[in-house]
Amino acid sequence: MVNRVAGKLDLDAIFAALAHPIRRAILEQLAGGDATVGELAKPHDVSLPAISKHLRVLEDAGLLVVEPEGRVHRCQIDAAPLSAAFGWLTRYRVLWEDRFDRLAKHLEENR
Amino acid sequence: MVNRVAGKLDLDAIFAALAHPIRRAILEQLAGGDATVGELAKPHDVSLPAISKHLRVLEDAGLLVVEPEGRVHRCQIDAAPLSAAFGWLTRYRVLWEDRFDRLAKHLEENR
DNA sequence: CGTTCGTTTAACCAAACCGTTAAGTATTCG
DNA sequence: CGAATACTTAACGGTTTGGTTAAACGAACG
Repeated sequence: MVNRVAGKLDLDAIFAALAHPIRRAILEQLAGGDATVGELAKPHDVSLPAISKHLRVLEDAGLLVVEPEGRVHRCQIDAAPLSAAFGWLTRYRVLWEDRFDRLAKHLEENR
Repeated sequence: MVNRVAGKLDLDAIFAALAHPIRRAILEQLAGGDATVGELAKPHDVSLPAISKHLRVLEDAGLLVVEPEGRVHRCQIDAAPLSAAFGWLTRYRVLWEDRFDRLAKHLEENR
């Protein structure tokens, strides 16, 4: 039900979109509320066209929705596709929690 | 301490490593137990050098540990870096879960 | 109207990605 | 020893990524 909206469920595009620090920062900013392209560009030391391309990547991954309002383009996060990435990672959670368990046991035994 | 080998936990490298289906399949196979390079290559219709490169990407992301045993290279998953990706995604979980899910979880945790 | 503002598109470039084939390096076996 | 096995490295090529500057576009403003 959660993923019904997401549509494609393309893990390649989602993980690739998350692999760039500027794009992750954009998502973090959008998590705090909608923003215009200019507002999203301000924190970063790259040109506006560069930001425009990053936004396109996020949009293609389904993580971003853009609606023009006059001459401003208002950007909104769509976190739904992230649930697919989250779900994929969840299957490995036991593998790294096992490390924590062993660490906890080790600390327990040696305190 | 979890990332003792990687030194720096690099979300860029981790997400980029997960952005290719062959590399995700390799991790899935390794989740079922250690394997040699040849065993990891078998399911995929690409050359052995291609697999070798994918393994290098996973190794650089800290997700793979390789130890030579004679002429075979035994590969082992290290899922610890995945916890960083998981942690990043977790901050967005509330955005894709609807309010009923959140309510249910809240009730579950507090009963 | 012309100009400014917000943003995208076009054209270009260097670097990285992803695959290939051919050659090289160890290790094991007959 | 020599040959086979298990890989890696080298060299190449097409495509993608991530950035730039310059130009174009539509909306708002004087």
